Amino acid sequence: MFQIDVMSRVPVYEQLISQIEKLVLSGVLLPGTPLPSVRSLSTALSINPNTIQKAYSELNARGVLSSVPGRGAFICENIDRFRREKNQKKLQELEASLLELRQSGVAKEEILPLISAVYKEDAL
Amino acid sequence: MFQIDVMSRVPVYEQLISQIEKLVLSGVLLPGTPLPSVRSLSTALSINPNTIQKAYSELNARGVLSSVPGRGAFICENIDRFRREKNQKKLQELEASLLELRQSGVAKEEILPLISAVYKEDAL
DNA sequence: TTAACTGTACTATTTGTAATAGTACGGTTA
DNA sequence: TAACCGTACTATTACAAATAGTACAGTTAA
Repeated sequence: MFQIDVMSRVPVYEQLISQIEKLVLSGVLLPGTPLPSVRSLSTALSINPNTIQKAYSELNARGVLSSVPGRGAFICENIDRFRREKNQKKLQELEASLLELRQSGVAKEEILPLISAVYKEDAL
Repeated sequence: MFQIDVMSRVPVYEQLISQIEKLVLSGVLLPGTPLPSVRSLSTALSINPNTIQKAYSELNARGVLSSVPGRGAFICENIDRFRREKNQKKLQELEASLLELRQSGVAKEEILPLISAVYKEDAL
């Protein structure tokens, strides 16, 4: 279900957060969808339960998950707020990258084709 | 000359690398330009000389600096190779960001205005 | 020549964070 | 009641960043 690289410089709990957020943003995980329990995911990924819990705890704080003691962890019902905020943040980061590229002397004409290519109507 | 945040999660030597690379890419630091010595920059930034050296060493490996024992550290004479490779890498990262945005349901029409804004003819 | 600089190399130590290990508590479900 | 759930807590290990100190060889200018 998830790909974790324990050798990566990116902490395991952050890898987990990123992957769950991506599944939420792309619409694969819908509101109310149950996630694997801390313990089951721990054994499935061969990762300490505390590491899983740290990721889940952070996802609760970010409004992605809604964990209930005794029941489990579920995708937050009003996930749209998170999606809006995340997309806005990504657009700001994109703008920063564009500014860097312009400052490095990269012309507009080298960038526009990328957008056309990404937004072709092929299947994803 | 440089802004270092010792509280940041990004290592100090990486902050230094990023800032020097940015000055090179934007054309502020030209080939042959001498950089502060390891020791002087160490005292100026209140950072251990070993940390500065680690950054300089990495910049030598990347083809940004050319350090000469006894003389000092200078911007590499053929810096264009580095600039080309760096810009190409940035464009690849931009493409990855664009793919993420599309996958998150962000429309092309929200991105194009950003490019227009960034590439206006105002002074930087 | 000498003094003061330069980059470089090396070991030891401290510090912070990620990750692990183990235990425990209370709520939920079949 | 038994088996699961999230949560909390302490202790420990592991690793990388950063610091501290020393040393060596090359360069430069007085």
